[in-house]
Amino acid sequence: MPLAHRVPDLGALELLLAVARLGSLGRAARELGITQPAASGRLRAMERQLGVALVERSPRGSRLTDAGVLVTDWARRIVEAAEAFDAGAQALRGRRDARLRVAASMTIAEYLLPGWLVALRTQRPDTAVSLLAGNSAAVAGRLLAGEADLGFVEGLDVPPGLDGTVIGHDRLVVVTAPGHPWARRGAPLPPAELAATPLILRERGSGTRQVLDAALAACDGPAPPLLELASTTAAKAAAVSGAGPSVLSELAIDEELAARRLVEIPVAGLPLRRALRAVWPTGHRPTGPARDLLGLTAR
Amino acid sequence: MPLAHRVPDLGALELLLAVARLGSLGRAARELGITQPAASGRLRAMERQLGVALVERSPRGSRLTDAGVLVTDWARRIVEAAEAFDAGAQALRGRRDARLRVAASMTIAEYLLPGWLVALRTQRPDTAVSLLAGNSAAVAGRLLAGEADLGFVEGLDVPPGLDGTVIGHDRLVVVTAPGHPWARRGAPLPPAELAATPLILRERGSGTRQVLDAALAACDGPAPPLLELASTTAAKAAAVSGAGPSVLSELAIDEELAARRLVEIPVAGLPLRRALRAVWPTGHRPTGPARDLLGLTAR
DNA sequence: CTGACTCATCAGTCCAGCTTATGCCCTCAT
DNA sequence: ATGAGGGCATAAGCTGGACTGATGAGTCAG
Repeated sequence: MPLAHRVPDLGALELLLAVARLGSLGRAARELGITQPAASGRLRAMERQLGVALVERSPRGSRLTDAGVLVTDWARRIVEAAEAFDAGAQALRGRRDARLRVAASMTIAEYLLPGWLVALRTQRPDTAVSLLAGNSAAVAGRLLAGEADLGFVEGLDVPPGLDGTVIGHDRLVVVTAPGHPWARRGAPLPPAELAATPLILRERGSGTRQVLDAALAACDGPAPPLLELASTTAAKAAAVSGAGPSVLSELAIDEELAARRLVEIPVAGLPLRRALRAVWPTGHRPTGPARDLLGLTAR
Repeated sequence: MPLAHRVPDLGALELLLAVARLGSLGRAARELGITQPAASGRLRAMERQLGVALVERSPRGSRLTDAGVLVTDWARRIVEAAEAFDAGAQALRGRRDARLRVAASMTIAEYLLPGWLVALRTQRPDTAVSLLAGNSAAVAGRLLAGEADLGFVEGLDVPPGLDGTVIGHDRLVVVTAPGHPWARRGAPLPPAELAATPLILRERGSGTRQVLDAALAACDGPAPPLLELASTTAAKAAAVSGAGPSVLSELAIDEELAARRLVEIPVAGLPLRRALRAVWPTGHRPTGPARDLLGLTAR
């Protein structure tokens, strides 16, 4: 049952990627700061665990087998997620010598920022980043109090006292489990039907909820929620389990859509896009690392 | 330097998710098959490693802190990638008692199948799946030889002797590193300019390459490649490093686009969509687990 | 033939994480 | 009030997995 016993640990996965990239156990071992026998043993243990040969060893080096190519790509997904975790965690530590302090809304902090921080680290490895996550008002407060250098918010407008630039868009998507009747409709859903149906929603006050309320106000607002949950993930889980339709950021559900655990329900002509903005106190254009981070997100 | 020392191992991440879900260290420990002190120690070690308190302990249970919510969501990404890895690896083992044998093209096997297999396992936990990855011809061969029950191919047509159904679409996307001149263009790229520019491509014979060759044939085919690489990942890495423009499946690059390691270059009116199809030998409609798997992918 | 690579094997050390046993705190029912 | 029960922390002891370091075998170039 526990996943950890069936999946190699992160060190082994990194080793596999290094072998794939460098073509040699020894070189991979050196790069990871372990000895060659350790790498040999570890790789062998991983192959035994998976029951598949991953690399062909030869006196001139090692190459991936066919299965190895596949496994390596799956492993890369895990390692990339781990890099994002690491980037986020480092930022969260909020070290005293922090030079770049970022404040971001929940959705951006969860799904976008870790990737940006990974990219920033390749440009400026020494920059220590600290991260605070909250709603738009909290982000604005931090910026105005001088406690953050750069903010990210999603929403319809720029909070007063701040300047900003649009760095992208986020679309709210109506989703259901694949078995739901809406998943079999031929035609797009009329907004009025969406507005009349009880949905699985985030709690009032979240950015997602605000946008939906505004968009459905013309059709007598959303109906009383079927469930009102405190986190995006909880709402996602409820929708996947078939509890009912939900409206979520497309950033949060790409994997569920790809795996068909959720399906998107088209809705006729409803403005469910919202801008993602980088923001800063009026007049204080970002400089230094904040400017670099901004450069990674907008162009 | 090694990532594994800065990111908690999978067991710890699973524990964190269980605590978040169940609201108690003891219950989480029981679910994972360890004792409560082990869970307590492990969680404490993780908090020490990250330098952040993740859960608030009280005599009535444990709740996530603000930082804990964020960390839990990043952890979930890792665990989901690990689940996909596990599903793929189990299929790869090709156990003797396998009941569902799947043959799939590389792109589908890498990026989509693991997710589907995770979903299938919730429906049919006992089904053992085996997986073979190859090009379209290899998939067709396996099916016609009775060595596979269900196939997945990407491409322009259905191989002879097979029936199939379209389960989705894949778009080929022109991408560059953010610093490339094309990334600053205002207008979409004319197809002729794309056709005249040396690109980073997969080797001839890959499905990706076939579609691109066909689409650019009208403009005198693609120019001789800048680099010709054996795997999608290698091409991706070359593009990210700024070696030049590349054309890749959108399935392979969503994370690079989100993190702005790559940017998409719009191209004016070029048919770079290709169908993803489930296929089976003519007359042998899928039944049993194959039918279930098909149900998860198409609707 | 020698040196420079590759990888595998063996023996020995060490530590991370587990279990068991215990204690404290809080709440709730008797 | 008092005990039962659930929550968590700490301490002591064990064990297995993973590392190092030394060594040997195979391949290739000079």
